[in-house]
Amino acid sequence: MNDRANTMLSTFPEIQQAIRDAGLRATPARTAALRILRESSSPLTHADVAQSLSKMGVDKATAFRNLNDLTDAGLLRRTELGDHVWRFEAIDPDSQDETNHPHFLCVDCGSVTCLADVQLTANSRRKSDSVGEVTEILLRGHCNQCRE
Amino acid sequence: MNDRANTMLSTFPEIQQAIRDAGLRATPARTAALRILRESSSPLTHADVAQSLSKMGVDKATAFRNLNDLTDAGLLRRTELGDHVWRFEAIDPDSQDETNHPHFLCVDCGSVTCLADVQLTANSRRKSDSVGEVTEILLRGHCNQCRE
DNA sequence: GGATACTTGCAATCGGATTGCAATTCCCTA
DNA sequence: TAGGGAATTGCAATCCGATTGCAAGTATCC
Repeated sequence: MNDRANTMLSTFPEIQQAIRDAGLRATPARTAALRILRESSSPLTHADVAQSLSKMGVDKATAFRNLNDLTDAGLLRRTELGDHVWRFEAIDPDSQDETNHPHFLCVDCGSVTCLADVQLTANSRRKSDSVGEVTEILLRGHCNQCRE
Repeated sequence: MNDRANTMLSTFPEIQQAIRDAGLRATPARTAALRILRESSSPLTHADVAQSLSKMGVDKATAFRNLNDLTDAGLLRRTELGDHVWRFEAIDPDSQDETNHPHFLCVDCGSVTCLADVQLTANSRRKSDSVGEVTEILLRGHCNQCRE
């Protein structure tokens, strides 16, 4: 399903250091947000993260600000997978040059799957290159769970 | 750029009939909305259509309702291309069985291009099929105009 | 340890989308 | 082709996720 989970498991000090290296203060709310996303096997919504953080008393506005800050700092990636909701996922610090991997969004249940080895045919790549530089591929459809 | 524009050019009576056939009343606002989208070479946003219609005195709420009604009736397709905005495009009545074609969204300028002949490699298709049934492909990146 | 700039919490605000309701319009039928 | 009933519209109010201002709180650097 996902081959990136667990590759980013980091200790608390490592997470704090990553945040400091990115030029931000390692506050509890930020550290927790980044940890949640590094431990998740798929992108989480704004609301998902805010709800987790609210359990430890973090305000929704703070959660939103931190997600945006961490994104601007290059620690997270923010994407919109077609259901009008922002999702965030941690960027693997061990493979900075890794290009964005494709995602699959189930339009029925909203679940998201990260895909590693999906690419276009050479011919398709040529066609799309004539339009512009493709940086992201998104597939949508019905996941196996939702196909009864 | 786009090979679907102009293939759907319809006369006013044809558009009205299409709306009636779909089980809706052919009001001026609906007829105009469908005509605008059938004449457009790329998907238009909620706001685009609402603005066009407002010039003829149609309320924004009516425009939104009609876009949703026409979508539910199967005359339009509603997609979210990653910039948090709904877009609508007319479904070609002459090729009902045509699967959704891929889109390219420029993340810089927001322009959308319809792509006809883009597909995944056989291997990629196999991988994505193991996750679910893919019904839509979306590419994002920087269009040629925006690459300086 | 203390100063300072960054963060947070809270409440207010924002803007796109949606909804309730009365007035209007479309369409079917007689 | 006129009339009735249901669908549709306009307007204003509302909803809801996201954002912002500001004072209080806190992480970091010295």
